[in-house]
Parts: sequence; C-alpha cells; structure tokens
Amino acid sequence: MVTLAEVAQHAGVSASTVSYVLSGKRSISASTRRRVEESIRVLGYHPNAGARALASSRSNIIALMIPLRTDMYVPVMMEIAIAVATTARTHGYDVLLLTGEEGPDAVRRVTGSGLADAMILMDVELDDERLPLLRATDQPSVLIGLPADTAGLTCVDLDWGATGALCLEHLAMLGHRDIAVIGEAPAVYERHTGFAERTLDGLRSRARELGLRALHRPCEGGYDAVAATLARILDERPGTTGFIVQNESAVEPLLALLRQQSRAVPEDMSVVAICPDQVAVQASVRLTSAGIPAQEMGRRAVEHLMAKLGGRGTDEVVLLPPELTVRASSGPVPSRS
Amino acid sequence: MVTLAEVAQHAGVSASTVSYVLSGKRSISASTRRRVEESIRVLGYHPNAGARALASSRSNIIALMIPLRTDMYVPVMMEIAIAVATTARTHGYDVLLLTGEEGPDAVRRVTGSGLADAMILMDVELDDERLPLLRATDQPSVLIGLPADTAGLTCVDLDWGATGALCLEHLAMLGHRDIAVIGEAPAVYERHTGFAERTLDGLRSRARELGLRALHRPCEGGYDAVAATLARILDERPGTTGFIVQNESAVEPLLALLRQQSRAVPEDMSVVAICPDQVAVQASVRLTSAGIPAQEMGRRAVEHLMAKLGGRGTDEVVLLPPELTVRASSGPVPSRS
DNA sequence: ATAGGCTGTCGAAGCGCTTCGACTGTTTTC
DNA sequence: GAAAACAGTCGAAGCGCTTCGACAGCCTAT
Repeated sequence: MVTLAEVAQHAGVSASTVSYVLSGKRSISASTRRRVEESIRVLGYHPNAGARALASSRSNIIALMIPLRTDMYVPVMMEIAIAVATTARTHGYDVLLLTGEEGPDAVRRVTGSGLADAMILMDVELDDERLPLLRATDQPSVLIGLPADTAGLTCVDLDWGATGALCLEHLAMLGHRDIAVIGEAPAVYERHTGFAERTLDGLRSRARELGLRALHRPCEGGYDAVAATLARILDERPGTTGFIVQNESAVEPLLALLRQQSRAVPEDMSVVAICPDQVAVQASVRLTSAGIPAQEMGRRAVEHLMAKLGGRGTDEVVLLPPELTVRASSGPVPSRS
Repeated sequence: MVTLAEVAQHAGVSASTVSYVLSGKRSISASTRRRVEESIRVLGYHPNAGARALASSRSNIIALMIPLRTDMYVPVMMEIAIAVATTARTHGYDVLLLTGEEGPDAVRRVTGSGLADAMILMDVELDDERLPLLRATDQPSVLIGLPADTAGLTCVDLDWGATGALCLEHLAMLGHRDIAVIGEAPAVYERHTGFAERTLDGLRSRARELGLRALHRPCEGGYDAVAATLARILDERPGTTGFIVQNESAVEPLLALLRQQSRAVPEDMSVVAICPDQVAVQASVRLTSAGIPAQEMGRRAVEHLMAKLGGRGTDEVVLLPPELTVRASSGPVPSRS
C-alpha cells in the first residue's frame, strides 16, 4: 500500500503538505498542488480509511438501519436505501448497512466505536426503543418515519395523514359516499409503525368533514386474503363504490376479483392506491394513486444529516406533501339505475 | 469516549493485557480476565474502529455492491442483502453498501483505502469490467452471479441452467409438447447478466433432448406488455399449453389474461414460474414454481468470504441446485377433444 | 538441583493520517 | 518605512489500538 509519506517524498514535499492538498484546509501554491496531485496519480495513492478515521475522529461513514421484516413493501425500502447510498456518495460518505436485528445494541455499537459519523433509521415505530439512545448521544441522526414524540429528533417522512385525506377527497369529489379502505396487514398496525395509522387518521377525519363513510379493514397480501376481505366489505356495506388500497400486494388481487365479479373499474367501482408510481402503471388497470416518494425520502434524509454534520442542522420534522396522479382506475360514481 | 488505556487503568493492568483479553490471542488468567471484563462493562467501553483498523490493518467490514437498476426483481436483491448483513454480523463483520453507480472505481477505492477487508459483488455480468480488478488485488471477494470466465474467482449462484431444465421437465412429464417461455425484459438479455441466458440454455437443451418445442419471448413487466407477448405467442404457436415465466412482474398479468380468455389454469394451460416462493403462494393461482434461494445465496457468499479471510478459502463455483414446488398452476395436458 | 518450557503480563514501537504551532517570505496598511 | 497581516510550508505530536519481544515466576523432566 502506498502511504502519504511516500507520496510526499515522491513530490518532494512534507507529509503535512500532501495532507493539506487532499483536505484543502490550508492554502497551497498551485505549483505544489499540481506536483502532489501528479504524484498521487502516478503512485496510485488511496488514503487509508482507518488512519484517517483515527486521526480525524471522523469516519466518513453513515449507518443506515433497515428493517428485517419482509411484510413491509420491500421495493420501497430498497429504493430508499439506494437513494441514501448514492446521495451519501455525492457528499463523500459511504453507507454502513445495519439490519434491525441487533436492535438498540447496534446504535450503541456504532456510536461507541466511531464506526459511523451519523445514522439514519428506517421503519421507526411510534414508541421506538432506539430513540432514547439517539437522544442521549450527540451523534447526528435522521429518522425516516415518524415516532410519537419527535422532540429533539429530525424526521423525514411522507405526510401520510395528508395522503389518506387526499385519496379520500379525490373519491369524494367524484361523488363516492361509501368508501372502503383496504389496509396493511394486521401485524403492521399492531407494531405501531405509525404510517398506517396516520394514513387512516387523515382519511377518517376528512371523511367526517365531508360527511361520508369510510370502512377500514386490515388485509394481508395475496389473493385469498383479499378475497375474504372484499367479501366482508361488500357484505357489510353493499353500497361501497370506492376503494382506497394501502397494501400493494392487495392491489392486483383486488382488481382481479372485481373483474371476476363483473364490477368494472372505474365504471362501477373506483380504486385509488397508495403505492409507488411504478406499481400503479404496471397494474392491470392503470391506477389512480398517491405515490410514495422513496428516493426523495432517502435523499432528504441524507441532506439533513449532512447539514447536521456541518453544524448547520436543526431538529425538525419534514413531511413531504403527497401527490395524487389520476389514472384509469377512478371515475364518477355510477348513476343509480 | 472511553479508551483502552482507561480500561487498563481501571482494571489495574496494562493496555496490552486488555487488548489480549479482547482478542483472546494470548492466554490470560481467569481472575485478570474477569477484572478487565468488569471494567469494560462498568466504563461502557467500545473499541475504536478506526484505531483498530489502523493497528491491525483489518476493518472487519465487508463491502457489498448491489445493482442500481430496478428492472431486476428487487425483493430478491433485498433479501440477499439482508442475509449478507445478518450473516456477516454473526462473524463479527459489518457491511458497507456500495451501489453499482461508481462501477469499477468503487472496487479501487475500497481495496485501496482498506475500508473493507473483502467484497461481495451482485449482479455480475458475463464480462464484467470489475473482474480484472478483482483478480489483480489480493482482497478476497465472492460474486453472486456467474461471469463467463470464472478462473480465479469464487462465485455463488443458483444453477439457472438446471432451473430452466427442471421447469421444462416438469411440463414435459405432464405431457406438454409446446411450451412458451416468458422471459425477462429485453434489457436484461442485452446486458448479458448471465442468469437469464443460462436459464434459457438449460431449458432449450433439455427441450431438444426431450424432443419438444420451446418458444422464448423476452417480456417487460406489466399488463400491457404481457398482453402483447401472449397474443404473439398464441398466434405463432396456437398449440401452446405450457408456460414458463421468468419475469415476476409478468406472472399476475399472465394469469389475469388467461382467465379473461377463458383458458383455465391448470386445466387448459399450465404455468410454471421461476420466482421466490412468497410470490408463488400469493398469486391468484398458487403457482408451481422453481424457487430463488436468496437467503441461501447471501449466506453462502458470506461463509465463503469468511473462509477466505481465515485462509481456508478456495476459488470455487457454487451452484445451488434448484427446487421445484408443485402447486396448483400445473397439470396434465388437456386431452384433445 | 538445574536446564528448559510454559503462563501470564508488561513496555514500547509502530500503523498512516490530521492538525497545531512555528517559521519564512511577501504583501498590505497607515 | 515599520508594523501587521497573510500565504505557503514544515516538523512533531498525537489519535487508540495491536503486536512483538522480554521477562518474571512456576512447573516439569532429567
């Protein structure tokens, strides 16, 4: 391995000069800089990460804790993770991948060992056990998701309440009065991950304001589970004409079932999904949907972290506004004939 | 931050003794060990990662390069990544997440800087530009995927050829003579990622052996693309009774389309998918499928890497044997009535 | 009894980098 | 024209750990 000292010798300068060329923390004459850069190139020098971290007590690594579970919508997680990694790189940071498995211990380990300079936590529960640790340490962190108490924390998330409300409004505007909400799997609500509950709250309170009925049913993914849920819904509320679907793996089964029951979408039934745009356009009916800005969330989380690392950060909650794209799955309520 | 020296002082021993307690590289009396461990606990000591890396020239980090693209089946990538991360942890390693974005430079950066001790590459193309670098360095690495030339490399992958053959055999055994293969998106073949081509090769050569016809059509995911592909297939080969689907996002559209055309599965048409079991059971017809052992691949990759890091490793190609699970989507060919 | 071999511990020398203070010339400022 | 400021460079002191050689004390085999 080529070291700083060798580069210095090759360029005929001292080691500190090379270091300053690299970091730009002191001014260097153009000629010296050029000579040093040339030596670096010729020798194929790469600074040693460990030595750097030791001397500067900064590792240029941010830790990303992703959930282990696979009952969440995985592609969204992946998209966030990739956005985090690529954005971090543009700031000269690498990303350390931690799984939720270790739980709070991972936070302790990473902050204690100086392995990472900062961390991003995904899949935050309303009352997450990692939060006290985060508040206690002075290591910068950003949550993707929204816990119950955000004091002293920075959070980035989609405004799920507004998302629910937006979907409902859209259906209301089209004249639908009886709306069914096909939610996430029961386990998601039991875990109190927040986003599902917030969506529901936003949606329900808007329903109340607009004076229409919203029936919520949690639902596992897959054909059979959706069939059972749909049957129950139509049994309880035969007048249902609009669906809001939050569980992506319920979307296609629902469309198939409606088709099978000769209920046309959007003529007889309207469906609004909360899902990534890619899913919405690939469905058998192009879905009217509220998108999930996964990339944007990852990117914003990193930007905030960088601001904090640069001392310019503030604790703050960023809720991204939802966007609804009208496609082919929603339309005016059928005239009662 | 608590340092080794402080622990040593607290325990009344020298720093090296604490170090040896931690690493177990020299024998330590039971009483001393106990005293040191107690001090570590009391002071909440965590070894500094940078200092460790510098002194030992090992970082206890492995780099994982995942693809950026989203045209591959993302959940599989994610499952592999998570399996890699959790398996690595059981060996005391952390995982650094690199995206394909940087390309070969990432390999240079990581090996040059000593950031990671080893790397795992996913989404390896047949003639991948990262391979020469990998061969040139002495840093251990494992590929998930199979390049054209595996000399000097360790690879872990599903035996895609056998997988294709297995699917075909299953349909052949049920009496199907005209089989259509709905492949991955054209871009996947153009990129020469290997797995799609290998599947096809294995499948075709078995078809030849068994004397039946296999018609392959690449296909984008989504309803419209599948509809077009299906129409073309049935036009060219009206006698088709069996489908092998490699593109997961074509599965559900295909089932929907067949239903719509009043072709019953499995009575009129048999469908075999190559997809994770989870997808197979969640489909509208429980699918006969060859699974994709994502976890196993991630786990095996790490195990091999650990063997290499421990000096016990060998260059070798590990092809996991496919497993076919018969479910409700395949049955005997309909009697010509 | 004594040489040789263990065991358990310590001191010290780095690992490769960052960063502080110091120093030498040049400019600027009044 | 002297004082102050600045640009450009260097030397040296660490950062916190691992690891090597040394050594004291003890046990075993002669």
